[in-house]
Amino acid sequence: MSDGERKIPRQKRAAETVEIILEAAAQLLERSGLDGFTTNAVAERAGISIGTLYRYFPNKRVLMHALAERESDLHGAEMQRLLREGGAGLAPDRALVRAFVGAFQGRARARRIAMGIWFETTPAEALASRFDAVTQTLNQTQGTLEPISAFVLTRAMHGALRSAVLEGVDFLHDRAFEDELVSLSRAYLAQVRSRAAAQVSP
Amino acid sequence: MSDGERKIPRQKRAAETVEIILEAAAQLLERSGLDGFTTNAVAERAGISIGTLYRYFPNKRVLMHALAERESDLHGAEMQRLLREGGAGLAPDRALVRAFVGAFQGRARARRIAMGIWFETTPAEALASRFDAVTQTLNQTQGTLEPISAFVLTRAMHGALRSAVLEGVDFLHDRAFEDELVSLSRAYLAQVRSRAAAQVSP
Amino acid sequence: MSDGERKIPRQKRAAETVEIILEAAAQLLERSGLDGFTTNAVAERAGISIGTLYRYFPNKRVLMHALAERESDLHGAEMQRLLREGGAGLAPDRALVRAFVGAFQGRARARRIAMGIWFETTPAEALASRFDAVTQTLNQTQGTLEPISAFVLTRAMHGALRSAVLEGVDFLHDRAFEDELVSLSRAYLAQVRSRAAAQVSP
Amino acid sequence: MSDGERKIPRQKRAAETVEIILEAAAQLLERSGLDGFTTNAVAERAGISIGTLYRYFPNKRVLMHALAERESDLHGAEMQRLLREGGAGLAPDRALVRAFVGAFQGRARARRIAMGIWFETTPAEALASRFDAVTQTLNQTQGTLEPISAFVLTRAMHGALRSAVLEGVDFLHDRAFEDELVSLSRAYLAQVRSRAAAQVSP
DNA sequence: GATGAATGAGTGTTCATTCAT
DNA sequence: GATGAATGAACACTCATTCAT
Repeated sequence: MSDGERKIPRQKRAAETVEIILEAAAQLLERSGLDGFTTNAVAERAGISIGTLYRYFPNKRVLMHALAERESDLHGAEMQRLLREGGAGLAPDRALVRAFVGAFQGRARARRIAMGIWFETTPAEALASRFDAVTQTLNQTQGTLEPISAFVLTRAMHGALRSAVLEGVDFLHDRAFEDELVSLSRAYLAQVRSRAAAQVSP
Repeated sequence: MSDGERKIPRQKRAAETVEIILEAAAQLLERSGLDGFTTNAVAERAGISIGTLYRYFPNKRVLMHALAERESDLHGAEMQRLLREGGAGLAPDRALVRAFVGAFQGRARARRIAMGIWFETTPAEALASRFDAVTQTLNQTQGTLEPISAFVLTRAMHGALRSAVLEGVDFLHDRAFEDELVSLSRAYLAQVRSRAAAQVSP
Repeated sequence: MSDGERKIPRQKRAAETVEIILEAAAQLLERSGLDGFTTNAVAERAGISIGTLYRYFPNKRVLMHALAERESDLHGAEMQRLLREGGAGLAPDRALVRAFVGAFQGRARARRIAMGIWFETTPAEALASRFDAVTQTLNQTQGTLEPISAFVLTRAMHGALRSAVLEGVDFLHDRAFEDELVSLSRAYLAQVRSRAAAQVSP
Repeated sequence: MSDGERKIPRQKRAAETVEIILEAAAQLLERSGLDGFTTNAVAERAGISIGTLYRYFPNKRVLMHALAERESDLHGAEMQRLLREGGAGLAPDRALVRAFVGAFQGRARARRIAMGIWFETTPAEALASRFDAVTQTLNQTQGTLEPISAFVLTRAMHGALRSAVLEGVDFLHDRAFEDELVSLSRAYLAQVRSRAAAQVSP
């Protein structure tokens, strides 16, 4: 009756279970869409009982939010890694573009739906925080930017990439596309830096 | 008093009913979110019977799609109008920015959710067509752009604006924000035009 | 404005409309089964408005009953005709068999379903009256039979034929089958007539 | 106290639940007709939740079919029992008649409606198989019959009894009626056996 | 007398959630 | 701590029926 060795990995076990559930949920979303995405189906695919699922997620909404967080495009952690790893030997702006592209890869359908859930689930104020890591990197490498400028740059690039993914363009991984995004970034930053450029026509 | 004129009012009536239903749906989405968005609730708010709703929309999915289309950010027609009206006396790029801003006004929550539905509902290929009008205007005013350049510019600006709306930033209607977007557009276009700018660091 | 000639065929017109409706209903039953059998669908197929249908049948139940009556296997009138026409030059019992077979032809599915409706719709006592014409003919040709004997003979033959139709046997129109039924009838009648045959083992 | 014995009660439990549901369905059919026969009503009368009902029957159609099977006149098992038990000390043909009569007892309305459902639900080919047990018994006791003869005899007797039940005749359980049916059977079999009887008039 | 748009009660069915084992 | 049978509120959708035109 000694279950001594069962007690140690308690937390690790729990984390693994959560991971299994979320992975099952993501797969289900990818394959069957939002219609097949029921708590019972998730539990079954995860190979656990529905009761166990409810031990880890108090209700479906929480599960969906966790999934959206995970599948949504820019996790702080993942993004940080990409910025760090990608930066080795690359110009900072190109590293940024690559990081963005990397953040958008794989599981398109699940991502698309997760994005929808995310919009429904996440309060407006929280949406901004997803760009914090990028803005920090920008500020460190490009000199401190006006908040509005940082906002425009990050969201513009994010938007171009997001659209490329969601519209399923074929040039997503082309060098030409990457170049174009780097161009956008550089042109804008150059403009911003020379504040003389602030005279815009009516 | 011949009934020749009966058919026209009849169609007008139908169009009005559709409009009433969609308006009710949008209001419901805005106030109660996706949870309160049931066909019965929509009918009730629209002041019609559920049966009548089903005369105009064969199932909920179609209703949702129509709503997403309507509430989604860029209707061809609405956008055209903004481009035309906004263009009077403005530089084309600024007119474009204003058109985008205009397209994003009001009913933030409904819009947010509708966008989610849109992503789930709309095939990837169809997403691109929403930018056709804008791309046309760009090509007419800026000289013909490479497809990738046009793509990057339209989606970048769209992305910046979309984020501004969804994140609920307070500078959405500030002149400074508009200027920043115009800057982005001009800087990028200038860069694109001088194809010497194609040398980008590794 | 003289609709003088419209008034004359009033009743004939009505009867025709009823006929058109019932025919449409039967066709619908045959092709789409009970699921597709809605009052609106019947009206559409009949080429009249739903309102008009309700002028002739106060509700669906009545329509169904009328249809069941019509499509059910043994109309008095139709049966009479078959007995009369079929009888020319045939032995009475064979004429009877042929009349039964004739009564079972065509529109199997509609008939099958109509039979179901009939059972639900018709009070038990009324079921018997469908055999009155046959029993009369039997009594006229075979000498008066005991009520129970007449009952057994008519229902037995009816049952054998009904099953042949409903089970879709391939020998339905074979001479061998007809002979077998005639045999049944003759053997039984012979037995009945010689009331000595009434000694049956325990 | 090992849980080895848990699985058997579980299956027994399930079988009991199915039985409870079908019984409730039959009662409902008997009392309220097809109109009152809704899945929710069945569940309520069965004393279970609607969700549980759907655990055992995936949709209403399946439930109806199962009920029709059960309430329909000749279950293989029930019939077999009647043939075996009834046979003790009785002539085979009389045992057969008694078996038929027994198979038709009780719950007339439910039976009538179930029969309708059966006709709509059951493919023609499947209808025949219900007579297999009877045909076997016939072949064992009467010498092998021609298929058509076996068909005619079984369906004729079945038809006479079915009508007696559905028409609610008062002589259903009279000895005279039973005798008449036995007469029918004997007369026909005698005729069949003496193949000389094959000469039938035109 | 015909029309058919509108009605809304009612139906089958799903699925998030609970809790006894 | 896991299980999964049971629950039942809630939903999408149908269709018999009405009645203003």
